[in-house]
Amino acid sequence: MSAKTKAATRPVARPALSREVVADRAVELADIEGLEAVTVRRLATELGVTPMALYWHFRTKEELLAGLGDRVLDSVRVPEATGDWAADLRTALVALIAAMRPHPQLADLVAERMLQHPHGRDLTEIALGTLADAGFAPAPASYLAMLALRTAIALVTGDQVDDSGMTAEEREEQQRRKTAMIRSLPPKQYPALVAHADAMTYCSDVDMFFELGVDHYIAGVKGMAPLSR
Amino acid sequence: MSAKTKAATRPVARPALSREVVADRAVELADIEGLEAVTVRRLATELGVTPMALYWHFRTKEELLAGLGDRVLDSVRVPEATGDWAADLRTALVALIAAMRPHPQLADLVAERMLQHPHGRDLTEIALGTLADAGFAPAPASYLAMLALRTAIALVTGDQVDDSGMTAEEREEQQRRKTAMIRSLPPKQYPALVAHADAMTYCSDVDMFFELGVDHYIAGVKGMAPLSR
DNA sequence: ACCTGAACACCGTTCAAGT
DNA sequence: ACCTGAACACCGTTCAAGT
Repeated sequence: MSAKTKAATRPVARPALSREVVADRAVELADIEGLEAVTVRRLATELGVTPMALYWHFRTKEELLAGLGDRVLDSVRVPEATGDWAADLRTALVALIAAMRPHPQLADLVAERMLQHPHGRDLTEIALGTLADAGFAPAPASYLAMLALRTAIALVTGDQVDDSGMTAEEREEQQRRKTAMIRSLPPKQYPALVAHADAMTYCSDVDMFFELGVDHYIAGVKGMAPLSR
Repeated sequence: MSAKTKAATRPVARPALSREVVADRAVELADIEGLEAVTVRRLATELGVTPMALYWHFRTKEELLAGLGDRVLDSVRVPEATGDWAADLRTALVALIAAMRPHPQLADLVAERMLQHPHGRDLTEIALGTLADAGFAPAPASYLAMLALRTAIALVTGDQVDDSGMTAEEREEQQRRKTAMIRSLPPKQYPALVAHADAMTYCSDVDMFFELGVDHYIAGVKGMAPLSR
């Protein structure tokens, strides 16, 4: 509209490509339309650039996806230690979940970057340290640390298997079909399932769901801890 | 070789396509080369047939993948109930893990077919029933049942993020690099992590790993159960 | 009923070339 | 240093046609 055709180096249209700019746009795309929408070509047009331009900043698509996982880990706020192993283990798990929660589509990518990223290493250090404090030997401690990671993924992934790129009506419609399907089962054969038709479909309180997941994890660790008494 | 050019309806070469034959070949392919090797075109050549031939038996690739999940659930041996809720919950989880274990690549597909498949419904019924017996309200019972499913996935998936289509040497090489990377971290900053370098990389006893996962899940449920005293 | 053939709109990626 | 253009070998899928 204005007369400035040769304004500042970069107008608003294209904000100078970089690893971060590309990764952020990809995260946005994944959040809105799902991870399968994140293709090299789609991302390029989204950024107003040729597909090959992205290959200057990332060697392969795999490296790009790793960048998405890193972007989530960047947002982790690593908690301070208090000395109470159970409490510290819990807050570490909560911190991971908090970071992953806005980006459920990227959960699996985060898992793969855990030991490559400073924040991921910090959380792992806390997990292994607290588990060692609880009396676990190296092998079970490692297993339980990995299980914490998978628990976080399970929780943020939720049961909404893939509601990405789905309107509110479509999701409702899908939920209605699910309850209807469960309710139509023979009650003699599936009494509990039929009775839980609503609970299995609608997550009434998401925060409670997350808390329950964390509680369960910690309770399980406490129940197995050699030094829990 | 023999003179029979018009022998039986189908020689050995092509064993008459069907949903099951296609699905089984796809499962085989996924086990050996990974799920990403399962493409319509690759599967078709594998079966000595045109890509479009598969579309007679499956409407879309999505339906084909669902078929793979079903194939795994077919192999589930649904356990009998004993009346002891904790024991029954455990054997149900163990049964699911046993079926998924030979096909780690298909774990996520199994999750999506859980309520569509008779065996999946049976296991879910057991989980919800035992959790209700333990005193859990519908919402937490549903959450914990879902968590059991995700626990099974976490365990069979393991830490071998993707060792599909990988020779033994390649895997060893990768593991060596992983321990080396962890050990090269500053021990002041990551004492526990460095100390667990081996345990985090090599899974010395896979069975113990699975047992620990199941133990943890059950311990967590017991720790939270309203009726557990 | 079951499968083929040609075509379409997509992928990730290489390689040589532009500025 | 950063990006374009053309090309290659792959995808899933539609649609009309063969037997």
